[in-house]
Amino acid sequence: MAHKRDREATRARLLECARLRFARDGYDGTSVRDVAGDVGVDPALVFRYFGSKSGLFTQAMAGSSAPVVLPDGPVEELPAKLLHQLVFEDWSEYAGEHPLVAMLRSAGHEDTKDRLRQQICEGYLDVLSQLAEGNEDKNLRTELFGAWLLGIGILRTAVGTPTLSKATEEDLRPHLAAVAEALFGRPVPVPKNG
Amino acid sequence: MAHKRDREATRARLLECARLRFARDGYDGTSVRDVAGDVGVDPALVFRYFGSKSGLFTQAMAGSSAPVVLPDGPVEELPAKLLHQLVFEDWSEYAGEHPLVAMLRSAGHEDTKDRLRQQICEGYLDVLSQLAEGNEDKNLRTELFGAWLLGIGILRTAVGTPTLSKATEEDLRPHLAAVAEALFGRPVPVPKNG
DNA sequence: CTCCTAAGTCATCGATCGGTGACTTAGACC
DNA sequence: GGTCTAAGTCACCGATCGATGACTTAGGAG
Repeated sequence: MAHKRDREATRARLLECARLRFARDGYDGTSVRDVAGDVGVDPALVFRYFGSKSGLFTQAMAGSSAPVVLPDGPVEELPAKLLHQLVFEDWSEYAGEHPLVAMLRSAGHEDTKDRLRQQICEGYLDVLSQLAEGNEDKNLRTELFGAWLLGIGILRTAVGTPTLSKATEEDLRPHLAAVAEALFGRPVPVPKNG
Repeated sequence: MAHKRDREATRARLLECARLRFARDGYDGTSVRDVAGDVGVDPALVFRYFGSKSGLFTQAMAGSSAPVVLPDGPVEELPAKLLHQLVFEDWSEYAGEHPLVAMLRSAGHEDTKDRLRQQICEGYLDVLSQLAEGNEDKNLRTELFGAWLLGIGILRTAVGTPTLSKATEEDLRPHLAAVAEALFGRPVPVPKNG
């Protein structure tokens, strides 16, 4: 037998497969039977553990989405770090897209929208806002820069724009520096090697 | 009776209601019965006119999405015009979102992705690329600016970020100029009043 | 070995979906 | 008014979905 009867292990495997399915196919495109089938378990078990499909979605995406870079280094390196994390990290576990980009597919459900906003605000904008310190409209500048990073991720993975899809991190680096300086009003050195 | 028997008129009303539904609820969240119900017609009529739900979607989104600003004025005013059109135009007909932002909800279907890419490239990036003329990596700069505009639209409507949601066109104007100049390497005057 | 609890399964329900084909009816034309 | 065509309707199919409750079985404790 492949697996012993271990509630927590089965729960964890369900969450992992659910995460992948929801990211790749969206909320509506994923059925409870799909997820249970991936794990090799009866669909009814999902409802025993998570109450509903919605509960499965909430818990799957909640445990997934906090890979936020820690503001450990100098603040000037934050844009490059966030760009790398949001766009160039290996998100193969989530079907090649950053979870936040993937979650846009499942928007429309109001709780998904709320979760998205919360994760973007607390996970990214709060960190980025250090860069805007000292400017009069700090929050707006921060969100505008966040919008840029998110837009880059979307054009690359969800839309598949020709040039940006093939661009490397090196290609984006000089423009990242230029835009960051334009928005934050101070030079933002970009490290040469990630 | 509210309406006479007019094939073309009924067809047009179906397309209009389908556009709204698909934009607001996404492809999966919209049923043929919903659209037919809005028009006050039998669902079977949809299949008689459009063959399938997919055909309805294609024709509804195709007829909708070409409100591309004409490059009639000076090229320097293009960023402001596109920002206005993409973000601040009245898209109440599409549930308050630009159709392209709304179409992201229905991504996952490969033809939707293709249509998105085509419309963004031909409708927006081609126009914007005039601004990048003379730069070495013209296409990349153009797509990066397009990514920014798209990201702003998404953060405003789909995510609902606090500051950007309430920002006016006037608030964004100076930052638009700064980023455009940073990306395109030349001053981009922003008109004072839209 | 026995028993008992919890992990997991089975059968099934009710609703909804996209889609099809036979049918009905409105309305222009003679 | 009668008739013929096309616009629109009706009844229904097969599949799939989320969800429920009764059931079975694995496996440690005694």
